[in-house]
Amino acid sequence: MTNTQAQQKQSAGKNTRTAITPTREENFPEWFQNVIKAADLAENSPVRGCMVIKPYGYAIWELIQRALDDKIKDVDVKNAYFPLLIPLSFISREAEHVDGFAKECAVVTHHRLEKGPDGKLVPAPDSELEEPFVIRPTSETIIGDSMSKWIQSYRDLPLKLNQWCNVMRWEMRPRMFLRTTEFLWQEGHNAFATAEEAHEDAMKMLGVYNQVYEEFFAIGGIQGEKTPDERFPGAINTYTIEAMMQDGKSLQACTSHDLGQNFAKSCDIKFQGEDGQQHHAHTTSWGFSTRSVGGLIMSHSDDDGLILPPKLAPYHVAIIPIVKDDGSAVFEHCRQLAARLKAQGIRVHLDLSDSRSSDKMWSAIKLGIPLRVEIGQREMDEGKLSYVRRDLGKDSKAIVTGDEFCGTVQKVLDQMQADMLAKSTKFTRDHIFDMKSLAEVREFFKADKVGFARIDTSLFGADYDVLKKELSLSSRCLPFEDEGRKVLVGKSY
RNA sequence: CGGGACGUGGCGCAGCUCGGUAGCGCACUUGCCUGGGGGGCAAGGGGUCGCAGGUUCAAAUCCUGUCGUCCCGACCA
Repeated sequence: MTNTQAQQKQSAGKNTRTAITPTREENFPEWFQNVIKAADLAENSPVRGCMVIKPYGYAIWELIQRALDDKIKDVDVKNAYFPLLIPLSFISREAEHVDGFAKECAVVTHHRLEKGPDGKLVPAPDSELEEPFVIRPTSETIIGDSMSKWIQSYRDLPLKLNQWCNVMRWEMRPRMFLRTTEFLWQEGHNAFATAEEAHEDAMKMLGVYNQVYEEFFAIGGIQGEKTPDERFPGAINTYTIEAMMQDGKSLQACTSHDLGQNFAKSCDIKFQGEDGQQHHAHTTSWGFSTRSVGGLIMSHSDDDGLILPPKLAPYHVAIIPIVKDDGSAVFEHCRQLAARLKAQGIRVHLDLSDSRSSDKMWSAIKLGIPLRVEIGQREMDEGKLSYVRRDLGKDSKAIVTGDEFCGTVQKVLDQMQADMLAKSTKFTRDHIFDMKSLAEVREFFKADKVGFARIDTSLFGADYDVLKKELSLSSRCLPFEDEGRKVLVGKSY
């Protein structure tokens, strides 16, 4: 927070005070940082560009992993694990790949430390590695190496592998979740006998990602193909989901690449076909990272902090006893309610701490817990409780019986999940503007308007490149729905 | 990597121009009153001012260097 709470009170007044300052309107990037802090998701670490993902933030990631991992396994991909370190020579195998990655890799050059002249530990000169290793920025090359050994015959195909791991990319400008030096992700690597199968697979995996975004993240992004200048180095095609954040900027939410035979050739992934001849395989790779958590935050949260879609919420319901003096009876009542909800598969956060009730409420709000239940003595006596939906705020407060709540809670959560997706999708669609000329695009972004411009791909050319540079825009994607005739242009993270 | 801003108790900041050994709000502790969208009163605990040098009788304040953070840009498989 930039202001003290006292100042906030003065300037904002009690009724309009927000839990997060600045607001989205005032300063979106800073708001984003403060939502993360207020929800206790992550914090900076002593290592530049790296973050500590705190338990609550990691719990969200675990829910994401579970959802995505299930879907990946549903399409017959198997999980495996490959080394963190990749021989330098592997990275240089694929020419375009080298250009794309080499510069921003962390390199391991020694294998032992010793005390230097001043007593500090230094890499021992005689422990220098003959061939340095890079810390994986992505694993096409080392997985390709294994594939080349595992694949002999067309009967070994398709070979579909996935790994959950960390990678490092020495980015210039790190930002929490969105672009950290080290990040967590899954990377899938599939190999096929034919170009058609590989192409279909790249599309299929993008579809899997889209399902996860819609069903779990409640984010309705735009699926499409990357323009050649935005492609993964070494890919013949890159597919993406571009998600629009509340400030109108785009987040490349995941990618799925059709690598053609480029990596198969450089990694020597060959098989003997039914025709008895040797052929190079056709491969794909597809990745989904902790960046998605940044997208989750920027899509849904408001000026009071995080708002989580129920399916990715570590807690579905926060139960807050409202007590004075001896609250033991209400506490016990709340415990029973919590147990009952848990038995129904609801994830419950029961706040029996001795904080003041108003603090408990704000805490639940900032954590983005979808439903907040409040129970006081009076309600307990009447067998009732009140609850509020986080996305709708205090005006949505409803008072129902405990039985009714338990009977409908799943429906309420499902409704909230659906409403959030509808809202996200509508926001995105409402902020895509068809434009006929580059002049129109220039005017739009010069006026700091929010959203994407959708223009005809016939406008591509030198003028388009100048415009992009001038206003720091980029081609986000060629939406599938426009069948390659249109491109979305916008600012991005 | 270029431009800008910033690093002072857990958090947010003031003090620095005119050097004299640290202050405020929140949080925290204790007590009492309160208790359904951030309550009140009172008494307390906690920091040597990012780090390293330099100038000086004296440095949070001046100088040099360095590390880190944030924003904008470049970059971003």
